[in-house]
Amino acid sequence: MADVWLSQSEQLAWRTYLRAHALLDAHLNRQLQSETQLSQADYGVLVHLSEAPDERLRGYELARGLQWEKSRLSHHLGRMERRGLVQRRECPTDGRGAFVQLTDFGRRRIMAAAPVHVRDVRQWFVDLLTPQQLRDLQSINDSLLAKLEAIDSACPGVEACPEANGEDCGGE
Amino acid sequence: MADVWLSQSEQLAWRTYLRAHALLDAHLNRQLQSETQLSQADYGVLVHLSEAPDERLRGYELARGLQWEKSRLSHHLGRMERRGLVQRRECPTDGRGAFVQLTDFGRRRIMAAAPVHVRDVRQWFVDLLTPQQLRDLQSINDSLLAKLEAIDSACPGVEACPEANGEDCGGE
DNA sequence: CAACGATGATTGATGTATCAACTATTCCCG
DNA sequence: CGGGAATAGTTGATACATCAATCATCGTTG
Repeated sequence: MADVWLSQSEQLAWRTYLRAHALLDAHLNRQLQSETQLSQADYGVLVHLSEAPDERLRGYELARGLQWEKSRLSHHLGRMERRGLVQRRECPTDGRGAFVQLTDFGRRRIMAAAPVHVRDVRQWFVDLLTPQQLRDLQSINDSLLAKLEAIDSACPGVEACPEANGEDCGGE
Repeated sequence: MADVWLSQSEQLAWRTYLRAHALLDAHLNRQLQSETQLSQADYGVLVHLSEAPDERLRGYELARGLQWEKSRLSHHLGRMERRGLVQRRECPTDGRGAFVQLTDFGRRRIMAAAPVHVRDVRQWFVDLLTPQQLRDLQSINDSLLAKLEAIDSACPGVEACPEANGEDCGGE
């Protein structure tokens, strides 16, 4: 009610959640970066492309898949193109848009990086939890996610909704 | 070593975890920013300062509390100081260091922002979970965090690990 | 006390994320 | 067909994060 504050246990749960995620994320990022010279963002883009037909996607498809804003994608692709990981190509059927094509170099990089990343996820997440904990976590996050998405689409106050930064997709 | 990949359920747990956090974080960030003109980073700094004796802390204490790199802190404080939220003050007992002091303006801002943020955390986290889920989450994250921290201190820095040092690291 | 390593903090470069504004094309509707 | 709305994507400004390098001071020890 006049719950302007969180209870002790609520606050603890919240802070622990934040802290665990921050630490995990930092680990994964640093490890991936130092071992493969790819950021998690790079990784996500490359995985999506590598799984697409002809290893190419339209920008808007990529943006949707990654749940990125288009401007974020555009900036990021610019940097990745400079590094030779992807290439922009004109789209013959739509004069506005462009294809993003995985390059040979990009393919080699993502194929080398994937096992590394998966190993890291194992090492710092999967293997640190019991099977039961993993199940619980999945179920909790699943219901949380569903509710967040429901609020998302129901809430008229938030316009440019696309957000967040998905990522990953470490293979099967 | 056949586990180069994640199992179906492991991958699902991982992806759901990432996605839920990303969505939640994006929500909180945007909401806080638009309602209070403070980022979550600003918020964290101000909360720490406001809870400290005399509303001030040494840089390294702040860095430790927030788990930030010192350079991140320094840059951020520079921006916050420009906005009048905090003020750097010389430390009389240690010529190297400095105090970071909450300003009147900063205090007003954090006091106004806190209820807003708490409400958001409630709305998008606490209230979306059952008490049992919250407890489970707390326990899982707690053990995860402990293990991550244990690994952390066992293997400091990515580079300074045992092995791999022909001793010629860039050595002129 | 002089040399020196550790500590507390800043700086500059680069990469990344977000917002708002913009261009160009396509779609749709009368 | 003409004109606007929606769509695809880019750009610039600003904020933020990370790394490596730097700097001054402090503590210790020979």
